Amino acid sequence: MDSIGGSATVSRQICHEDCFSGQEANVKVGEEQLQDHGEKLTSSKSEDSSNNKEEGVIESVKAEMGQVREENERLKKMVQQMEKDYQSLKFHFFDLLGQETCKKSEDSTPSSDETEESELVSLCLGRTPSESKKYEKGSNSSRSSRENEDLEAGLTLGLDSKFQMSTELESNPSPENSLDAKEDEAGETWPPSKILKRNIDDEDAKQGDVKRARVCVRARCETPTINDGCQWRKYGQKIAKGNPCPRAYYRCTVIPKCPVRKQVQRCAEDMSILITTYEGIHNHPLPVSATAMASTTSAAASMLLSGSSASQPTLIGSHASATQLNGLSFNNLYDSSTTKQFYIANNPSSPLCPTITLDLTASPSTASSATPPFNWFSSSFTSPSRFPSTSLNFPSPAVWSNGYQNSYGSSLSNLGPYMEKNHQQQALTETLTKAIISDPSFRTVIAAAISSMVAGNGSASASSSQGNQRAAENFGQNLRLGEANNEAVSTSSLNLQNGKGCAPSYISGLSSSSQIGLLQSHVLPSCVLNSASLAANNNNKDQKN
DNA sequence: CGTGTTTGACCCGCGC
DNA sequence: GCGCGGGTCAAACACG
Repeated sequence: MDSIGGSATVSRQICHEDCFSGQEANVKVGEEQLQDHGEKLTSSKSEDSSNNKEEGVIESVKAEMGQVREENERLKKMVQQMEKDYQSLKFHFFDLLGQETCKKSEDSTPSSDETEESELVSLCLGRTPSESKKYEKGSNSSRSSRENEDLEAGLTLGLDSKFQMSTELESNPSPENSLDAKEDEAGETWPPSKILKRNIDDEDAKQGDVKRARVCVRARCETPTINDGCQWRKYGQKIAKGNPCPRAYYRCTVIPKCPVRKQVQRCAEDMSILITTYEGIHNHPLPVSATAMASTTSAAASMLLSGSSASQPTLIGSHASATQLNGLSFNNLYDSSTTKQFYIANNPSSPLCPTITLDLTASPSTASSATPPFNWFSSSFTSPSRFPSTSLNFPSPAVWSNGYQNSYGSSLSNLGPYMEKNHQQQALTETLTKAIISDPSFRTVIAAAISSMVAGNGSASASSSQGNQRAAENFGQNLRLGEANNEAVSTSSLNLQNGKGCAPSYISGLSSSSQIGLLQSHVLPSCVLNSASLAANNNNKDQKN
């Protein structure tokens, strides 16, 4: 009877679609066991037919069996009904999505208030600032309709996360960002406000007067370019003022009209540092190996957005870290014994076009700040600067990029920038984040689970670079390390560079489990972030380097 | 021959 | 208006 009750219990579970078949199986198993039980009872009856008392028991058991059978039938029907409801809801959901898309494409009027926009911005990655601009200015465009669509979807992801600038951000350009200014003067970053208006790709043309954000990745890399998993074609090279090293211009060639471009330049002061700046949203499915950088830059972009919300420092808590760092990916492809830092800064030459710098070159010593977790933003947000230079140190290279790929049903691969992230996932993110923050044991469990997954799958990365397996293993190690010791965040085990080039694609070898993806994209950042520290002051130091 | 790179010319925005 | 600097174009070239 226990088994029957067990199956009934399982049948009552309301879970994912995958559960339904299992539930039905349980129901069937329960019935079989029920029959076996009845046969045994019948045989026992034949053996001892003289015992009337037992007969009574048997009768009662039979009656009970009948009831249980009815219950089983009822539960089976419930399961079937639930399955139908699920399918119906699923279709309805996608139908609504489709309707919403059509509706928004017709109604591109920027009726949404700025508060709403800001809210949406904070939840979405990979947005083009131009679209935000359109909201503000009330211009109509097909892009804005797509933007709305993206907003519905909740998340877009570009290799170089273009994203909307918040109104606040655009209306209050900071002329005071000295750090980025220095970089610009040195020609180390990609300042190009001018490029914005020169981008005449089909998509960009639709975007009109584009003010877009970029993500600049500083990494120690011996190879000419970072192997970010995408396919690039060099279309130009320039000697930038202040930097003897030529600046190379690359264009994504995965599909002919992909608007994504990147600039690659060596740091003038440290030739080992490669500065790669991404711009644009892929309008095609990304190779799995490319999702790493996509996530990284998206996360960086989201960080920039968080920086734009400086007036709301309370955002920068667990919630913000979970939401805005969603999918954050700091890959071990670069210099590894380092911490990862973000510089969130506007470009003085282009106040409306902020650039976030993901600095993967900082020395470990600079990261050993005693700054408590979740305090990274404190100094930067108290800065008078509109776009204060902000750094984030991350103790371990996370491999959450696949989280996008996996947790969202490969929507990244299928939809590219139009990746979907629903509110449930956001809620899940917050919930998990809170749980992680509040419960160290939970962190431990998550860390152990993921590290074991990563380590277990590292060898499967046939399509990735040589360091992938090692990266995965290191990741797992460092996840644990970060869990165990918040300060020992930068270790030699993070070093993936090993002189063989910079390839984040090791992520591609990870498990395709959606659970892993969720953990990678939502949980891991929180895990690591919680053990991370921020040395805001180091930021300036690194920027000057 | 197809694909990718090189490189000088050109365009454009910005500052003076 | 002019010059400067950054970004892009496209012909020439290299390579497999």
